[in-house]
Amino acid sequence: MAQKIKLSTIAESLGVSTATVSLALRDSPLVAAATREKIKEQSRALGYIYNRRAASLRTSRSGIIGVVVHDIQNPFYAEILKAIESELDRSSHTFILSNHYDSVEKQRNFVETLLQLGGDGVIMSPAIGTPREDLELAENNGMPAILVARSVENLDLPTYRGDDSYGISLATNHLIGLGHRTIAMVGGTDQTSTGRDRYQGYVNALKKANIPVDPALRIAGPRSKQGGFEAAVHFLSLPQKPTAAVCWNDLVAIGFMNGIARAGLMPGRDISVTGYDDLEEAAIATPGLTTVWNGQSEVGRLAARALLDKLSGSHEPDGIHLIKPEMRIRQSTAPLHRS
Amino acid sequence: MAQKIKLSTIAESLGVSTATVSLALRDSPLVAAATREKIKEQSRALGYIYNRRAASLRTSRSGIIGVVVHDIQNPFYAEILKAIESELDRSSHTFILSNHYDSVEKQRNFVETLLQLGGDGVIMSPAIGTPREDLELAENNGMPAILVARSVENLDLPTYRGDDSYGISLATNHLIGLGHRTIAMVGGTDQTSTGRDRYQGYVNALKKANIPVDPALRIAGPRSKQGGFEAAVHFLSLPQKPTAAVCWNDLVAIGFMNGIARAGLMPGRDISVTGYDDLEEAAIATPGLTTVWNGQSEVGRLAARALLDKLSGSHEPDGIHLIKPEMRIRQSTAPLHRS
DNA sequence: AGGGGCCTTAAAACCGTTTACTTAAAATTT
DNA sequence: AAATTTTAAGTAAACGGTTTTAAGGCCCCT
Repeated sequence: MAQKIKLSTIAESLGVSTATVSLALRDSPLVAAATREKIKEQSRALGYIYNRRAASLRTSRSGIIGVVVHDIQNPFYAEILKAIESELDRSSHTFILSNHYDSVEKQRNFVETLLQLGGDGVIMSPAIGTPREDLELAENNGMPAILVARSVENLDLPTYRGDDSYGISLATNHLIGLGHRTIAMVGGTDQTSTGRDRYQGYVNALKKANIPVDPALRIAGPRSKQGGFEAAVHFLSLPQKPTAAVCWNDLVAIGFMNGIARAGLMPGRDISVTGYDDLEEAAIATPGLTTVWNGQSEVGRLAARALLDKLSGSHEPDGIHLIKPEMRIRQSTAPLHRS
Repeated sequence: MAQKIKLSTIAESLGVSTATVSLALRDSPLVAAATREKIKEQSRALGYIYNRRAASLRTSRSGIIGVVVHDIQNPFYAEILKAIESELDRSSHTFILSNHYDSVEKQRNFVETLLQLGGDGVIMSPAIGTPREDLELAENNGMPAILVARSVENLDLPTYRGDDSYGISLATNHLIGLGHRTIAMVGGTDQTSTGRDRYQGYVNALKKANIPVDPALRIAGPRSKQGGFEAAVHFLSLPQKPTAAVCWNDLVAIGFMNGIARAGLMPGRDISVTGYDDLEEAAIATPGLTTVWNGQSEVGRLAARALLDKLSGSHEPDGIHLIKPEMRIRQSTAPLHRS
């Protein structure tokens, strides 16, 4: 690195102006084809590196899009991210990822950093307890925001997520249809819209089947494999002896099945288990996990599209867009048999 | 957003110069304490947002650090990332993540984008087949690079990774010690240094125990749960009837155990299985997975530290730093018993 | 009273691109 | 051949900070 190569370096070496070089490199028809080629050639030869911060300072567009979710390692979000990525890739946007681990502060820091970098837009799955000011911060500074997977009350931002209430009722109905009557709900929290919706879907399905709702059958909290694993102990000690469990998501369900298996019972035969999300892993779990597809790929794709549309000026309607979940039946659920 | 608030906005509103504001906001002792406070107060009141690209244009430091690995969704890399993140967090650096999915092109694009953004440094786990020019590209443009998890031949970049050959021999020896003689190696590829090292470790351990090495016992390829799951079929059809499997990593091992279980056999009793990495998941798998801790957290921490040190001027020695793996024995391995 | 030193703030150059405006040359029209 | 249009390239002013250098005001000293 003898010295930084910049537009003017190329310009001088060729005896033209920097304006010409700038235009040529961006394929402007304002510069003659021959000159354009010569410039591009020279740029390559010198190993020129485009300085985005300078450009962005001038144009006030950075090509950066931020994405912040609870935990990118969580396969559910990972699948959303993958969809976002592939949608964004073809539009030459760079994206910056971050976890907030449900820390409002971490999330705010991220949004602020993004603003400092001149981010063009942000896609977020808001942390639990996000105050509206934090979300408005982005919008107020000219950085459009799109929400995924979770919504925030009283805030009119475009939101894409699965229809949780409907989805979980699919799973619950499936178990009821198999003859189960004592059905536990394992995992989840009331602190997110998702949590409330899912619990509501479970309650609704039971009520519709005239099954009394017993709050003791709700094991709230777990949202990870580890959590599901630990919940199994609690589950097996319940006096009501449930025969089935509707789990918060696939991770909880898989951990839960492992916990059940550790206790010498066989999930799918002794206890029926449903998951939620239909992660890739659900199909290869033992037994194969009956679950509900939550539309991750659609959520990601649509959210990215919506943001790109907004950036290019078209005004998408705000509000919540629900993706319809679908049932995926495998071996972890079976008809109730008396023991 | 009536109008963008910038340094000059604050300056004018207070009747001072932009220079004073700039210095005050960065706690320079050059500006009187009283003025400093007044300026900070006003900055907060107006909702000023620091423009990093402008600053970075002048200072040529961006505070951005890039990290590119094979797949951030892979828990092995996720654990490394977590360690990097926590190390970087306390130094007010923003980091940008990317997967390369072992595509050299995707990786090169990332490095180039990072250069355009003025990245201060990059931590990478190089894609299979990365040519040295691609790695030198970063260094040549003043962006120091640190390697993790994989090394590249004939290139003197600081590298942090586990001692694969030693680690896999730990696992192999453990199985040999339990009486196993026909031991398969499931997964991995010869195209990475890691792959070659692990296979070598396996071969060495067998040789030392005077067990003939049978190439047919190597099921090369799988590196994911799905891959491990599918490899189980192949494994069970081997004419040599192996009684144990040394798996490429925990993911392969878990998938493999699921595959074995699907066939009606019980991993840990009928077939002994070892993993590699000691992911969080290994402990809660059924049965608990015997595996080798690969030092992910150390790798991440040390790599981040090394980069930060380099950025602050101190000259760390280049070359490969090996982290010593450790055995973690659980229930997926058991003494050989004749059936 | 004049000058040296210190503290605080101001002025101005600079970072690398983009872009509106201008100019020069070439091509076309009359 | 002069006038006009088209095309190609150059000029210079932003963009929003940082940083070096200089200047103004005040106190203290001899």
